[in-house]
Amino acid sequence: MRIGELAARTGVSVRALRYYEEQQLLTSLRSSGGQRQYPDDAADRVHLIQTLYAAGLSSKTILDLLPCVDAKVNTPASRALLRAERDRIDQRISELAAARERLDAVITSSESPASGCTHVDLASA
Amino acid sequence: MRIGELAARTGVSVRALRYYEEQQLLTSLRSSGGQRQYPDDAADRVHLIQTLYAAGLSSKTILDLLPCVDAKVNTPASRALLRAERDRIDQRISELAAARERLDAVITSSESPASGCTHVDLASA
DNA sequence: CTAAAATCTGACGTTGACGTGAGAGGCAAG
DNA sequence: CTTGCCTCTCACGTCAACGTCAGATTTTAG
Repeated sequence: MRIGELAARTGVSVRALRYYEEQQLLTSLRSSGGQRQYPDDAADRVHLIQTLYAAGLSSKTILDLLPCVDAKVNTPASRALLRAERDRIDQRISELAAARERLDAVITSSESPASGCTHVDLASA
Repeated sequence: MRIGELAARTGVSVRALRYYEEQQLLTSLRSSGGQRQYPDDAADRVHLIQTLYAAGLSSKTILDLLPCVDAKVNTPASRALLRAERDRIDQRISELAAARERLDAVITSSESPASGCTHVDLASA
């Protein structure tokens, strides 16, 4: 498949796909005319990349992790890398949970009828 | 207290504090010479701001939320805003959890002795 | 074969939360 | 008064993950 179809299948932009290749996260064969050709499973790889990006990992980090995920490399160092990133994600989740709790507390108190309804607009109701 | 001490207490840079003020997330009184003066509870506010930033919220969003958190405003619209942001955080946590699961699966399989240890270096051990 | 659509390679633009000087002024100590 | 540290206000620099525009080429449809 060509880049447009891969983009359509994965929901990421053509520009992003080229960027991934530039970052060496994704490879492609070229047609005689120089156009990128992807195998079907490229979509899976793109989804994986997206997942890792969504986890807040950088291109560099993903580049380091991909060989491990591909199981092409399995050394103590690579396992340590994987654990480190997993732990980083855990930490991030904790941060988010903390903020969520904070907001939730505010919400709960603001919705409680006993709360200090300083500025509630119930006038015309 | 002055800006340097607030920075030291909260662990954020002086530059960041000025930036917060520029974004109207933080206010200060001024000495006769033009230097910022903060009350003691400014540290709490900075921590709150940090928490919300850590949750991935933008300055603009935080600016919108702060009056709600301060309980100065409590309208249906403000409560909707709070809930929207909380839900956004929940969604983010889900994304992170997905990535975490992905990595964890890779880790588990790579640590299992039955795994395809394509390239394990146990040579000189 | 031709027009339209897709793709190519640069290369500059964008956004947010600050970093990093530059140059000038404020402030407690000796 | 002056030394030295803190603070002030511009204002440009940064970094990442793309967006976007330009001009040229390739591929597809008819």
